[in-house]
Amino acid sequence: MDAELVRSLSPRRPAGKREQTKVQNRHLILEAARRVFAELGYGATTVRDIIRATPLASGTFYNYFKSKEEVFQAIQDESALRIRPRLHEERAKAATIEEFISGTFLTFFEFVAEDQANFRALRRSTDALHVRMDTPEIIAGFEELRQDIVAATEKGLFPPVDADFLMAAMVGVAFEVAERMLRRSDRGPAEAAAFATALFMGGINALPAGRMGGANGGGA
Amino acid sequence: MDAELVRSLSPRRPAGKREQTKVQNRHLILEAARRVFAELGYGATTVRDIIRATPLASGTFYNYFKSKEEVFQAIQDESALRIRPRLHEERAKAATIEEFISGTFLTFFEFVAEDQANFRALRRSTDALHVRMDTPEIIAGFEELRQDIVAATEKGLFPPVDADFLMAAMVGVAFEVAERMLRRSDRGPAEAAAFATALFMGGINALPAGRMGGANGGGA
DNA sequence: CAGGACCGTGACACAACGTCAACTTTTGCG
DNA sequence: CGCAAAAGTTGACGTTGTGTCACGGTCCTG
Repeated sequence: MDAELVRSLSPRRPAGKREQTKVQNRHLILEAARRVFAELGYGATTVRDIIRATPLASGTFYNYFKSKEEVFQAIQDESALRIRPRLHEERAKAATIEEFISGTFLTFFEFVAEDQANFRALRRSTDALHVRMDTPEIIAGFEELRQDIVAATEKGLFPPVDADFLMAAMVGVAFEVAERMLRRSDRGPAEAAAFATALFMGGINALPAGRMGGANGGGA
Repeated sequence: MDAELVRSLSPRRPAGKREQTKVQNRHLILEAARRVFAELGYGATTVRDIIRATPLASGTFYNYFKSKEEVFQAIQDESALRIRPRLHEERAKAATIEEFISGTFLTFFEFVAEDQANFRALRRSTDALHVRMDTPEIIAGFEELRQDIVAATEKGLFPPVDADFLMAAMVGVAFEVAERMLRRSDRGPAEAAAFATALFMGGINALPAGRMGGANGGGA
């Protein structure tokens, strides 16, 4: 009786054992999946590979996820869930277009740099192939950006742009430049954000002067 | 003897029967794959599904491709092979930055609109997931863009920009805006290209005024 | 402490994978 | 033209992955 009372009143659950293992199992699976995806690549990984990297039985896996796609989604969503509020907040407090833009890009690129392990490993697949997957949570993040643009426009911050296309452009630049940034040692989040911000603020002619080539001298 | 002589001299092969069916089988597989990918989505498709959509035996499939990934690659590469020269030519004859930029985007968006069947179906997977895959031929296209930017810079056309990041930014905008364009009925290649060009020429403030929201009033 | 709810377990039936020995068709050559 | 070697196709097969479910153990509730 006391136990129940305490549990219901306490803000942080002492957690029944049942619930505890549920959280733990989910975590075990996601951790294992991260390792396996990183090692084999997303495409080559099978549900069985993930299960084997876990102390659990195959049936248990299916109590938590329907497929490897769902596991992948969950991993991506975890990242998206961590960064989405930061991005939104950054834009909410922006007083100028430039703050809106640079805040968004800098936050994103810094996150990517920290989160490199997830971001990069999960995008590397077999061979030279590169797979990108937009999960519901990520799509929600895009939609939030669009709405933030609309809101900024209504506040008179932005000119009356096509919010849908502008959102798409920002998303495209963010992901593609982030990827390049990770492959280069001579450019970090600050430089990437400066580049993207200058592009959106004034176009090509406003871009900071940079080395003309890329970092990769070799390659095909 | 005559046969051999004719074959070796003639520029267009009368084609041995062997070689003929080889081309045909490859085509059969790719056509079947296009249909199956479009119907089931890339992720859900199995090699067996593709084979079943073909009059061939399973062993034959493996004479042509190692996996569904390779089939997918071949399909993508076919598209890339069609558009790459057009893009390069467009940029080669550009006398100003604006021609370079708008030529690239307009050509790309027009291609996407024509090629919609391939472009869209192949990117739709199960549920709301969206998969993008960069094949060697596509990567080569990116590299070509980078080199064209370097060349344009050396001709004094471009300011001394970071060609690597600029290439990434253009690629990101191209793909992401293309995707949006396809989902909207109120914007075609011309509008999409105008948008992207204005963005790169002068940043947000130079963008054409557009409806602020997107086309999709509903959604999540 | 008992009974029930909950959930982990691994064996199972089924489907997909990639291979290979046997077979068929084409080609090169006398 | 005919024949032997080369090339290519076929589908059955062993193997591996898939998703389910009846069983059994553990935790919760009263």
